[in-house]
Amino acid sequence: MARARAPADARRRDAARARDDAAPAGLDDAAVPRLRPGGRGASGGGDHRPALVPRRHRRRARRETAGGRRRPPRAGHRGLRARRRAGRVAHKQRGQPLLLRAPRLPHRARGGDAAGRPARLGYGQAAVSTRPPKRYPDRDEIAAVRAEAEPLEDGAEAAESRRLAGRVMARRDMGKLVFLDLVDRSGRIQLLCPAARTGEVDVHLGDVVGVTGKPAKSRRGEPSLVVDELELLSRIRSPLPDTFHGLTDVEQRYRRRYLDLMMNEETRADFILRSRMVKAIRDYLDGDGFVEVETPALQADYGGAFARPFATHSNELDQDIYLRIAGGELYLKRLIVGGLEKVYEIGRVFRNEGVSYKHNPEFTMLEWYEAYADYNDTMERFETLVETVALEVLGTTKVTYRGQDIDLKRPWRRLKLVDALEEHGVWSEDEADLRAILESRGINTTEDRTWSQLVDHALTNYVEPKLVEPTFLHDYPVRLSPFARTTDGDEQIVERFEGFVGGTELCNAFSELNDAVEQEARFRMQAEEGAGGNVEAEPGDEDYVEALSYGMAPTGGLGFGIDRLAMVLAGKESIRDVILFPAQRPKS
RNA sequence: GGGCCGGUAGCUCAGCUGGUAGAGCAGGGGACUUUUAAUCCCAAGGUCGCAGGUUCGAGCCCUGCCCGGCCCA
Repeated sequence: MARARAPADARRRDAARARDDAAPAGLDDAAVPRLRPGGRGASGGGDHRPALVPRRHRRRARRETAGGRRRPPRAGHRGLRARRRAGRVAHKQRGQPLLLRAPRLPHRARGGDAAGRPARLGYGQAAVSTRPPKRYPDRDEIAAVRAEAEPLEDGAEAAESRRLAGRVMARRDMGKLVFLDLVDRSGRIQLLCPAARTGEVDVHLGDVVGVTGKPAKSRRGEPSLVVDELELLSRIRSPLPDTFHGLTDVEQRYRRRYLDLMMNEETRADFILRSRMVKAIRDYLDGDGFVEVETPALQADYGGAFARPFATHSNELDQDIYLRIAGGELYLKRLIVGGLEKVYEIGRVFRNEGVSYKHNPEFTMLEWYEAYADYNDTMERFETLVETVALEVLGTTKVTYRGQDIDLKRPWRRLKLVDALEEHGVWSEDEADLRAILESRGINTTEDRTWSQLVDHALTNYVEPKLVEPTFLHDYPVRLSPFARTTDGDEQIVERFEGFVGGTELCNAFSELNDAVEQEARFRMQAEEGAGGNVEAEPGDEDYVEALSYGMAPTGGLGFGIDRLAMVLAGKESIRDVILFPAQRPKS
């Protein structure tokens, strides 16, 4: 199949048509904002394309395929084997560390030719004439300067100078006039560089530069900065990913998050949102008199959840120790015994288990304990916290999560666990009964050794997915909850609740058991659960019982998954989209 | 752990029934003072994830493995 060279006149026609196509569309596009509104993109989850208009792209793509424009055969065809060999050499060089590769310029490369033009250079190897500055003080935010330029007349220029710094993300070179798009954390603005003022604009896509100039509007009405002085602050040495499509390969987005953040504004917005969320949580708790504390992440024993731990070894103690698999529950309650009254901890928790859209081996938990409060107070505090935080970071309580529109506004629905199970016809106090019910619905219960596990299984299968609107599921069977106080009316039920949004569990809380004697009895009950085959059973803790024996105020306590709330607020379906560096296998 | 899908140039993607790997963007050289995915000309760029196998011939078919995604457990 020989490739024919397209007739020259046909190619010229193509080129002319391309120009005609581009011109009117360009006018339309001038009105398209470069920035998405802060927060979530209108396109919804999963789409990481920049907010640009693909119309022209499509048109051009169509022309390309229909026109059948092909690369003409090379004049000096080197032959396949020679090219393969050349490729292999190039690959080897690419494989070397940048530091070794970059300085190896051919001698000519530094000099350039007699006319002063730089010689042929490899990627990012263009000579940098001076050592770049170590600081760039007194810069303004791009968003602020953009706002300043916005009200100007087309073609007008403001009187006062501004300083901006950021990364160059687009270049449109007219020869004596160069347009650059400069991006910082606050936004994007067009730079207008007249050669008369700035000299030759030796700037590549991806370079970090600092500029001084005056806010202005281009003739076409684009808010800009007319540059008087441009300084290169950092030269890019590796090529930027596709500036239109960004970096879309999910694996690459996680492995090289810096590129994801650089190219995808939505990613930047998501992680700034997470940071503001955590700050809003702290502000709320601090403002209500809580004390932030830290408790051990290295523990001689692990508990508080059913999970495999990461094990390590203390040389000093000559003893195996574990990274915690849950928040510092029993430590924090010791602090209540000690009189700190209101404490919280935001900390990393580790589970030696698999990765999924809602699991990462390390994640972040918040636990708080509040003396003189019960689980009703805690419910109120949690719904207030979530509402407050949502308003603070999103400006609204309405979110879209997993394709569902949800309002986080308080008060949340309260639903008794038993009622919820009965509603779905999966409730019985008798183990054999419950097992039969579940089996009759096709659920495999062979892994469930105890009644508690059957209840849990029924919950996850039938109740939780239905809890889309924010809901507190409350009043759990005592056997599921070794640290919660029983209700006044029924000794078999404890004052415990879990909060759900969009079918996802956000938190777990109780009126804390504060009686040493009863706590001891509960530990014995758990030992029976364990003997019955429930690996989730809580191991006893004599020291904790001793702490309680000094008397603990009645206390409401709660633990919740920070990452999960970040997912809800950012509208992300995968926990990996709210963790900057999610767990990845090393790519050998 | 099982099933399905994917891995081709730095990035985004084509690649037909097995027959010499090809586009756009980025990068190099050149033209251009109002562009905005600027445009135009020229040249360059490949370990087709890895290892085997089948075949005259494999990016494409087969086997195993690695990495990722989705679904299930």
